[in-house]
Amino acid sequence: MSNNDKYDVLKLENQLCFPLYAVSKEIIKKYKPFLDEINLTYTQYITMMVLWAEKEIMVKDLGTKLFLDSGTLTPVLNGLESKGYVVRRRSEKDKRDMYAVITEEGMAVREKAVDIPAKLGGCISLEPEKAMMLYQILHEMMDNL
Amino acid sequence: MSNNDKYDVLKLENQLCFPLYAVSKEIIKKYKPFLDEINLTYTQYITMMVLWAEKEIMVKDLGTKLFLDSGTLTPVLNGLESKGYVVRRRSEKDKRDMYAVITEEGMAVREKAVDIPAKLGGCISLEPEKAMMLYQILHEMMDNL
DNA sequence: TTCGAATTGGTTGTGTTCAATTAATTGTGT
DNA sequence: ACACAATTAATTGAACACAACCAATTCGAA
Repeated sequence: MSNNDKYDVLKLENQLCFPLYAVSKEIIKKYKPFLDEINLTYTQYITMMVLWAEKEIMVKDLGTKLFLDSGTLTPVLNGLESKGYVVRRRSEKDKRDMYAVITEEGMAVREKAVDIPAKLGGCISLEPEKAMMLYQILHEMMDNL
Repeated sequence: MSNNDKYDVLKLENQLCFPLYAVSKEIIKKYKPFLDEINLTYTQYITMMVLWAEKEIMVKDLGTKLFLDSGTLTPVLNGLESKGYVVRRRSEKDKRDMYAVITEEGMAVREKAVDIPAKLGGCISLEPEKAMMLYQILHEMMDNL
């Protein structure tokens, strides 16, 4: 049989987090050529996904949805604002609240982004049942974290 | 039925990459308090995992195993070298090749790290069959990327 | 042999990502 | 009304992460 010792738990091939981390990064790399075409980074892209759906959202709620804090979101929104895709507006009711609001130009980008998911699917070979299983397990983990 | 349109593919909840990215980050955050105790970052930790097993490895091969390039690995190895856990040595045969070699002090850290996987398991509630399924799917994806 | 391509690690620049702190504002208890 | 806690975004600092480029070295074909 294979010899094993108490240090086996520290082997890279026995980790669950490492493949999660590696696969995540590699897939994001595959997005790059497609996102370059529409001049968005991956972080800007997932931010736009929320804005395409919500039109307007508080920065705090954006952070909750994306698992990002203001230290990440502030520069991302600066970038999107400088492109003219988003404007920020402070709430009148509560001046602490900052809203990100998508512009017409920002909505227009969705037309150019709509083909990206299909293009990316072509880069990743994964049987549908496995993709579904992966999706379900990851969402269960997200809910528990 | 639910109303849906061609933009549904751009919704955050229909993505496979996003939960991968989010769960990966959240788990790495859970490592932080345990890694702080032994004064390692996550990137240094996975680098040490390879070195604990291999003792000595070319920087190029380290990058292949960890899915990292020299732009990331060079500062990580600088940090580990300044802690005294690693030394670097150029190959005599081919002076382009750089080897990272673990020190006695580096090997000694393994004793303090050996409890971390179990501690982290306690932070993540995932049934064993799902963990196994996730492991298998991710490794299949790593092989295909 | 010699010149050009390929390999390897380092460097630089941009963009995250998070922890910790700060400033402004609002809520709460007395 | 007033002190104090809580909330929200922004800022700062450290560590990634990758693309693009560079210097040194080795390889390989004519």
